[in-house]
Amino acid sequence: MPKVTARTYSRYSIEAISLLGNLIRVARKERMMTAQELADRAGISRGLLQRIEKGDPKCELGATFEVATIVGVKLFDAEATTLSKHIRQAEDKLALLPKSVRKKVKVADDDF
Amino acid sequence: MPKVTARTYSRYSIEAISLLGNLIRVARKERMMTAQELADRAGISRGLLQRIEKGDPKCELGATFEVATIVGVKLFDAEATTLSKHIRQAEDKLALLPKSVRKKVKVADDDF
DNA sequence: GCTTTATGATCTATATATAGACCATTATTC
DNA sequence: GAATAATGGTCTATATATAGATCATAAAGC
Repeated sequence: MPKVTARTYSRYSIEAISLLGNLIRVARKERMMTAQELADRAGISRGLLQRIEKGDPKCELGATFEVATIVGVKLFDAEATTLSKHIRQAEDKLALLPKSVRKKVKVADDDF
Repeated sequence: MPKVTARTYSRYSIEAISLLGNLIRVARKERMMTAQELADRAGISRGLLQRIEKGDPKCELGATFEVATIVGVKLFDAEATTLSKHIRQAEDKLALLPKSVRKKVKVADDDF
């Protein structure tokens, strides 16, 4: 039998994904779009859109964000104009951090 | 030759995904975690984490959110406590909307 | 400087997500 | 109530993401 390693998700992740799906569905209906229309505009199949709206974690990140963008659901509630600024900020922050994280050579008990 | 239908993404989606990846990387380093450690905790391979941090749209939604959650990058900048409330709000909103979106039977020019 | 380890990148086999078709059900409009 | 369209679900073939190994490079700590 093939090795089946089912992936697990934290409650927060599941809820966040579920919320995202619900927001997309609400936004779609508010804009009076059918599932087929939205799927077409996003360049995905209707079945995939259904899974996204249902909150299936096993969807493509890009497809999900694309759909969200089309119906106007903003992640980070940041406008497009401020998004690149945030990216630059993150990059600047990253530049100040060490290139690689060096672990202490093991000091008996690490946690608690 | 096999049919290759490369998927396209809007600028906003690409930037949002890129930002998410950068935020994850920054958060990981601030917490002094190696890529291997974070990957292990998330139950994914180091290679996948690399792609997530790099902003590859072709990653699993669940894996990405899981990683973000672990390092404390909040989606929707909503706390876990308020998340379920938001979900309920979305569900309530959804209940008020029509179950299916019926399109007008076509009235010559639809847009503008 | 040297040593060690984190990172970046590439490759392959396998598991799996996706498109697309189909059908059943439900909901809307008349 | 009838007609029509949207939605939800299932199934299959195919494209593709992922795990895991490997190697090279770079960076941190001494």
